[in-house]
Amino acid sequence: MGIIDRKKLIHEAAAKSFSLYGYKATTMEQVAKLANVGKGTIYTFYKTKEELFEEIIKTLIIDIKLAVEQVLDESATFHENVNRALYTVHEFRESHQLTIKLIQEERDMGTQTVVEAMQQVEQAIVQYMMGIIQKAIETGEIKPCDPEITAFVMLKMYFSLIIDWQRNHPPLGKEEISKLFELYLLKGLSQND
Amino acid sequence: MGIIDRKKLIHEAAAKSFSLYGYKATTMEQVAKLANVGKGTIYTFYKTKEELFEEIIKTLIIDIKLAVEQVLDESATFHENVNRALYTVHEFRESHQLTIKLIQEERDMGTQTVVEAMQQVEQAIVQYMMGIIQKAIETGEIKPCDPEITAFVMLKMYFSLIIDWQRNHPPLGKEEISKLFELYLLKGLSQND
DNA sequence: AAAATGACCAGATTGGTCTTTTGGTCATTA
DNA sequence: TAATGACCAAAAGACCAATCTGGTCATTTT
Repeated sequence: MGIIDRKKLIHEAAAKSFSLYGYKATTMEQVAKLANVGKGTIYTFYKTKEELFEEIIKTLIIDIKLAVEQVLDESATFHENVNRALYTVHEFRESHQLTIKLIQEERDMGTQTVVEAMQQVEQAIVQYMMGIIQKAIETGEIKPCDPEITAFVMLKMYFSLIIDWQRNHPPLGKEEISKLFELYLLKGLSQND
Repeated sequence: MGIIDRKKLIHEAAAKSFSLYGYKATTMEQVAKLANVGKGTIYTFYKTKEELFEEIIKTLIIDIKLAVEQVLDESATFHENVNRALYTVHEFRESHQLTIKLIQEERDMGTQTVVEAMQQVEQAIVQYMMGIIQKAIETGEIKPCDPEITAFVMLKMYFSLIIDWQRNHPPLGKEEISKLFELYLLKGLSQND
């Protein structure tokens, strides 16, 4: 010990404060106090509050990717993997203080910085899924298609089913959503006699 | 002439004012003035401002349905009709002052009454599409499925493609969206060798 | 000398007060 | 009897002093 990694301390303090109070309600002094560091010190590592926040978001994206990687299975079907991936993202969002708080702040206050951050996260998920889709196209498991639009549509559909649907209906279970996903996106509605 | 249908006058004045200023910025006095009617008179026909607004929304829903009915074609395919219907709804939203203003007010101010009204409209569209889907199931044109969830998914997917996608990308054309819709929802992504 | 700090500042935010506006009522009018 | 607009309570808005906050930098600490 003795030598302390101040940047790490600040990063952790910021992560904690953003998780606890959200973006707007987190003050730089608060972060400094939590990190046991002078306020000025923060500015030797980060140019602005926003830059500090962006770093936290980058870490968040990495964590989500890690969680998804953990459930992917090379030998499983495309459909199975996509379902696992999207469900994992959904679970992550609902079980981590930071995402819970940011979703709330975005909804209730519409803080611009937070809105942008959440779009970044969404974009990162789409990028990640593009990879999975690209592979499935190459192996011939699915038809050729634009990977980005496909990933985008999958994400939107998944969240529609799991989030928007339950605004007016009893929520759909994990298994149900998997089945719907398969019907609509994989098999298609057409009768192929 | 001579005898004037005051209720109609009020209704038209309200429609105009809501279109011009949105829900919040429309005052009952304003409506009265536009209708050439005393403020109290409004309250002999409508209990509250909200009730007056609801009536306007009901008319809006009817107008949207009419626009959709105009483009439906009994002899066309399910896919073709669904596309026409959704595109017509989209066009309507973008070309009518009232919907433009309300979408804006919902986004910028989040007025509760407006949010609820827009959900009502969405719900009505889903209901309407349920009918189309139900028929297609009965004729065997598409697989059996829950008509409500299907309608819901179709609407969400369509608006994702036409609205959300162009937040970060060049907009997709009408024809492109039709093709994507067919690929994702009708044919499905699976290779069926 | 280099790194860390917190007093400091301009601009933003907040909380509280006073003023205006607005939805809704009802006694009066036509 | 139907219509009206003056009227009212409550909500929204304007206003302003006091506080707070992101960011800087002269001073202190190591």
